[in-house]
Amino acid sequence: MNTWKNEETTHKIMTELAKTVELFGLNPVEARLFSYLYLSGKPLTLDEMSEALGKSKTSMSTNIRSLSELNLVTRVWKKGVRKDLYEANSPLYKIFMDFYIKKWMDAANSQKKSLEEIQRLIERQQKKDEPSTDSDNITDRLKEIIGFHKELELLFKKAEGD
Amino acid sequence: MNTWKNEETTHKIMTELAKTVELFGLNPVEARLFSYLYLSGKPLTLDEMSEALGKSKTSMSTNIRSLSELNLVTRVWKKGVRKDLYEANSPLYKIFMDFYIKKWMDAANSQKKSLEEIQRLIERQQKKDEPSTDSDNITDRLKEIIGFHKELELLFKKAEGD
DNA sequence: TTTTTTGTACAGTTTAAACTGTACGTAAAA
DNA sequence: TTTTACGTACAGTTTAAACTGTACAAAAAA
Repeated sequence: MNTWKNEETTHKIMTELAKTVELFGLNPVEARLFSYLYLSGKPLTLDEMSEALGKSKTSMSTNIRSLSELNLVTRVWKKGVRKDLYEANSPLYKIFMDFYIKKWMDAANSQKKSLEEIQRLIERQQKKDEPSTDSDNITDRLKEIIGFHKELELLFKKAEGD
Repeated sequence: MNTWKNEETTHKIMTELAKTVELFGLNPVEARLFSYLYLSGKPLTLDEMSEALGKSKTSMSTNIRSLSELNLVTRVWKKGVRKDLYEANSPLYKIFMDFYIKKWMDAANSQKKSLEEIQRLIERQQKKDEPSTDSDNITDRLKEIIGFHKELELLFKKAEGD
């Protein structure tokens, strides 16, 4: 019986994977929770997660919900089991890309819209006032910033198509 | 004189740009500081930044240092000016991609190495013991995780080449 | 030289995030 | 039905991050 050895190994791998997962913007507990779930390779209960990570059941409940909303884990039913079961989605690359690209596209698009709205306001204002050199500087910058957002959208759109 | 109007506009744009900048992993003050610097379009002193963001000079000092280490801003000399001057680097897309890709590549590579080291340890162990079904499960997962890291490296390598 | 100015190290404080235990609503089991 | 088990809302606490004022070293100005 070398279960202790597997636990130790699992823990090591979990720690490394969690570091990468954190780069996607997940907090440390979410990252470790997902990693542990993925390594387990089977659905787990809140109590099992709580035990494994050494955190409260409440913490598991809230963090698993976050993961679920990001489509990184799925709730699963198993006949005869009363407790909620969750398992990690897969494959890793696909699920993280889907979530990450959506996150970026939504954000970049939202900010771009706001910026374009500001741009419209400035244009409308400049028709009334005489154009000032000072605000020209800002409109130039604004154009650049909007262009930046367009480039970001393009980048992620490209990544989206594998 | 419509300086107040420009200040208001600058502030609005700064807020939007900062939201995007935060996605790159910068904290809120770093993000706003960079955005303000970029919009100013000229080198600024710590006092000016402090005044503009309503934060202490100490805070500006530490945050501008972070931005500098990420190659997002540059210290600049101007004859006759005693105070330190910093200006935002450009163009936006390039400087953020450079920094972001490096961050991901370094991290992904580091974690991949650790994981491969764990993989070697397991292999060495399995030669001694008889192979157990239990650890086979883990080695499979481990392989997938390492593959995941390779895919991430590829993705960013591709993004690196514009 | 002495005085003044500037950036930042550090300590202490404030603010926000993370975390947990208790309590309760809901649903299964008895 | 009553009883038991479960997930989570909420309040209070702990922990960590963010922030600032003071003090001081370094360098410019006088």
